[in-house]
Amino acid sequence: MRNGNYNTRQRDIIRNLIKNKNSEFTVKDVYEELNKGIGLTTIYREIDKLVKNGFLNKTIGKDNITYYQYLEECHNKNHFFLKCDICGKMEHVDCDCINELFSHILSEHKFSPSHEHIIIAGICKRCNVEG
Amino acid sequence: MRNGNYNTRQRDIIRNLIKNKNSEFTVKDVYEELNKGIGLTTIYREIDKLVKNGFLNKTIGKDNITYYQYLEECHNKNHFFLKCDICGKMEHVDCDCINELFSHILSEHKFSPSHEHIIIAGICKRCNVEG
DNA sequence: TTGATTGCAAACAATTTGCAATACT
DNA sequence: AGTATTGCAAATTGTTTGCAATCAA
Repeated sequence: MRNGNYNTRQRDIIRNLIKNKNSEFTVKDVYEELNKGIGLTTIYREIDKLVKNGFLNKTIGKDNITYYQYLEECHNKNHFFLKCDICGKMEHVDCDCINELFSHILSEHKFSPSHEHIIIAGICKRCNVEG
Repeated sequence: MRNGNYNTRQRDIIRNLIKNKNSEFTVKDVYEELNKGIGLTTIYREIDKLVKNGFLNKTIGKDNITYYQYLEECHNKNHFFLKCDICGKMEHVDCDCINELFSHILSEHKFSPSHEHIIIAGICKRCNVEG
């Protein structure tokens, strides 16, 4: 993750926390995991930046709660995520199957799919067995 | 679209309006398009139901505005949407290419993708030419 | 020293809730 | 008649803004 302009203590702490998350979280989660040691406003501002720079995906649930998900940097064209609806975790996948679909959509449906942060939802191996 | 419990004037009006939308909208949009003739609370409640029943997709922008998108009922397994990032419109597609990808993901990656309301973002034919 | 960042308190905006009136079946 | 829905006003919650103090380069 590249930094903004200045390297501050707060920014480092927030980014480190977020970088290690492998499932969805809220602003409040971050605030509380830091024991309210960093101002809420600062967290909002930092998360906003990360969303704008594409490091975080922002979604809203039916419960009207805003969730964020960390997306590692990944420049491969054939990269995508598999997000489990049950445990919330995301798997990274590098596989040409996504490119095949996208080329098909481009040539047959004349639509140019965006390659950034493709997230496919469903149920992961583990949850499928356990559930 | 199936109804809730009672068939009221307000419910009909709201559902009819939404059913004819082919791009994203906000609660406010609906309220204003109805010339504030129906209470905001009622609109919130009705939209909530539609989200819960899967008729509407709810998203949140980087601008922190909540948008809704109408999703027609569609029971084909090979159905998906192409959503244009520029004009906001959604195209319906029925094509087996999505099934091929999903079978591949299931067999090769042991992940069971959800078939409901698959939305692929990108740029549509028209915007690609004009832009 | 210059410009960015922080965090409090206050402002703001979106959404939800209580409740009495009304409409539906 | 009995239950669901409506919509206002009020409450609540999440998010943003102004600003003075602090920090990074």
